[in-house]
Amino acid sequence: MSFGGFLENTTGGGGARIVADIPYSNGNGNLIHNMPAAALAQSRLVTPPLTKSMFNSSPGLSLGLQQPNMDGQADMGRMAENFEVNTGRRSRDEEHESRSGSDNMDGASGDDQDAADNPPRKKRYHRHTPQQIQELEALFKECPHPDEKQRLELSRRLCLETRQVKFWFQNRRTQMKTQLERHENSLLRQENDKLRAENMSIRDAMRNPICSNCGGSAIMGEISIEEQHLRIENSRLKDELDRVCALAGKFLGRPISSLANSIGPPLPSSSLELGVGSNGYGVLSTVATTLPLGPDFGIGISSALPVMPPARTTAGFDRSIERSMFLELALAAMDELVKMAQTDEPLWVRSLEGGREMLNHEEYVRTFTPCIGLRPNGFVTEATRETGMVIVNSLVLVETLMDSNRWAEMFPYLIARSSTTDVISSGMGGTRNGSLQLMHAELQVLSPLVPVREVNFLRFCKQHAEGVWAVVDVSIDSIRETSVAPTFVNCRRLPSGCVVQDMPNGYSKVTWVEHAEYDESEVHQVYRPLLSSGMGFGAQRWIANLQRQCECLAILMSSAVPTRDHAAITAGGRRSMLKLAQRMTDNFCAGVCASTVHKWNKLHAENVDEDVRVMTRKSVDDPGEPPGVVLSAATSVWLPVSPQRLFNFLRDERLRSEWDILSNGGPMQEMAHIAKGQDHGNCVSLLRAGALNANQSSMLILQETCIDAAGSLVVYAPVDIPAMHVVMNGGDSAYVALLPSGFAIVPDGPGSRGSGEATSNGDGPLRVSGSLLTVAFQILVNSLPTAKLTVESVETVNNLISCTVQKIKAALQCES
DNA sequence: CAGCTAATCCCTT
DNA sequence: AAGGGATTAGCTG
Repeated sequence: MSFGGFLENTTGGGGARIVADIPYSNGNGNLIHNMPAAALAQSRLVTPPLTKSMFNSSPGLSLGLQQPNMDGQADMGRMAENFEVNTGRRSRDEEHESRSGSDNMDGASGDDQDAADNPPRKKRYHRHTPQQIQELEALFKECPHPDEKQRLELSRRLCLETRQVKFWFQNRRTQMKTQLERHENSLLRQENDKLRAENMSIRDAMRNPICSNCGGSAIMGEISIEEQHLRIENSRLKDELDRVCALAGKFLGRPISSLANSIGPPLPSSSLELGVGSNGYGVLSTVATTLPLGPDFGIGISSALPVMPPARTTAGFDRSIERSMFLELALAAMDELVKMAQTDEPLWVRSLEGGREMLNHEEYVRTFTPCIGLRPNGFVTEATRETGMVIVNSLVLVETLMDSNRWAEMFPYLIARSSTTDVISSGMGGTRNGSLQLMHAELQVLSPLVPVREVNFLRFCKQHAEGVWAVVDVSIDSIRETSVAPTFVNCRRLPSGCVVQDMPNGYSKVTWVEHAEYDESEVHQVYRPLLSSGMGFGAQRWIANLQRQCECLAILMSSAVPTRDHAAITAGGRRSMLKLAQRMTDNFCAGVCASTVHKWNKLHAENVDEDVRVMTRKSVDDPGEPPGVVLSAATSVWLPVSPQRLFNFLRDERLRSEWDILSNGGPMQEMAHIAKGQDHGNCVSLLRAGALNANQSSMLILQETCIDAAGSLVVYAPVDIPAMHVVMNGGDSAYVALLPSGFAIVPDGPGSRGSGEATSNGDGPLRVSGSLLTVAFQILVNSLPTAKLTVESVETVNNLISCTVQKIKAALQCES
């Protein structure tokens, strides 16, 4: 019996499947008799008919088997292992195997040489030597698909069969593929985990009572394209938000498990919908998004959210919900602002008399769903709109608005104080587009008769097109239920702000909308028409201030400064002087309005006129002020004189003696003049009062005046002469001590009335066109900060104020 | 047990 | 028939 001949009858793997009825052994060495041929065929373990004698043959047999045919040999080898005859000892094949293993351990030294020299004596199991693998790998790196020639060359060099080389490459490729697959798999798994976690948190959020109110799933079916866009934008904002969160290391806590138990069942359809919605960016965003997102409540939900969700969850999760609500609110507010800015009739109608625009409240209610809930009892609405050309480009203006310090500097007489309390998003792609922040501000009209408006609001910036931006503010007092006692709010800002569009000439067209609800009872009768007109806190004043301030900045930055200087001042001197004047005017405003910039104590003295407000504070450790007890007195009166005439009178240094005791009874001289605008009324100047007698040195007065469509200011303060010399030479103005006094003038009368929704006081006195004049003094009554205020001091300042008012009235020939 | 590698099976081009 | 993907045997850690 020739094994060779037998093997020739077999074909590779799929050869004869005749199985003799012989005893077999399984792997464990147990004999299996009469194994069915079908089973064997199926198992592909046995190809040729075998007999027990084959395995019992002489030790040399195995070698003989391997010679003639690779395939046959391989099958035989497998055969030998799987159907090992139960000889009770280690099979020959095993011995051979272990030997070949050790051969490979030796490396390519002797055995491989042998393999090359001798006819291929194949080992059933072996691995290519490290050298061979190294070579194969090297080629694989360059070319994972070598052609036949390359393979042949390699096989010669490595003493491998071409088939082996081919197999190796095939296997290597599949290996690469599986590795890749495995890697992808793990990525997908990670992603899946994230999504699951996200889903969990959303589910938890959906258990919130708020969501059961919102009807989110109900409106899901028919969302408009616009809402879709908002959603996409929303999710993008959330991505941004999360990126910021992640950077800040503000990781959210896992939802507390008790939450799941304590509240009712989740809303499955909603949570499903929302889960999809919040991943609008799918694959693109998922890798970057590592934190559970805040729940997507859907557009339109904000109107149904007057209260914060119960504080059951962790603070982090609450915060996330809060931020999500802020985003919804900001988007709704932006939408409203843009419509308010761009729609004319019937939303805005022109009043017959004044020609100003008035908000059509019925149309407003029809058009918008309320963002921040119902108007509080006793509050009146003020809605104004104004458009103006401003010498500033949209990017600069947007940057200014989004920076609380620059914002306050842009509107110095309007904003007493401002701060950014929280940045929710700083914008996308390095721009302010999408920037969202929480801000706090105190807004003022310069009169003690109008309380400061303290507002907490969201400010949201969005680019609508190239060169078109919008910045919207909206109060958040109704949403944010702070842990501290709810602060009394005297004003809520409905969506307000501006739409800016660049113009080709370097100007931009700014449309301002100011929409607020405030407690009118706090406002003195005499100022109510002003507020309703929009000249108080309304769009007209914002635009007028913006125009004036931008013009001022443009002039100061241009090299061609219109100079009217009597004494040449250096550029540094001008800068110092302007800075000093700015500080003076800021302090003046703070004294008039009792903003919290200074800690004023209000006095209620009996011997003080009803409409004069007197306050004191201690000045300590401020080099910009004399130390001691500072008394501030302010009042506002109505005068039947046009604002322009009143302003011109008060700022004229030659008429100073008519009202200013500092003038020593004579005219003053202008020593220096720095223009701040086209109008000569916008300037900083240095005045000198004549001396009473020869041995008395004259006195210097720093004065700043400004005027725009909304009103005007004359602010002044006596200054130390040596200190002023330092300033005019460019020295630091911070150490110049001064206390400001001055006037604020706003128009009043038919011309200023007409728009807004606030019911103007019908029972007030009928006025002709006139002005509202605020007079305010800050006086040092004692240079010891600890000194007690005396009745005499209060009387003195009260007298000073009423005398000044009387003198002005007399000079302008108004009867008192 | 998972993972790796050489080899085989079997289908497509 | 060549090539390649799927699968497997036979090992290793």
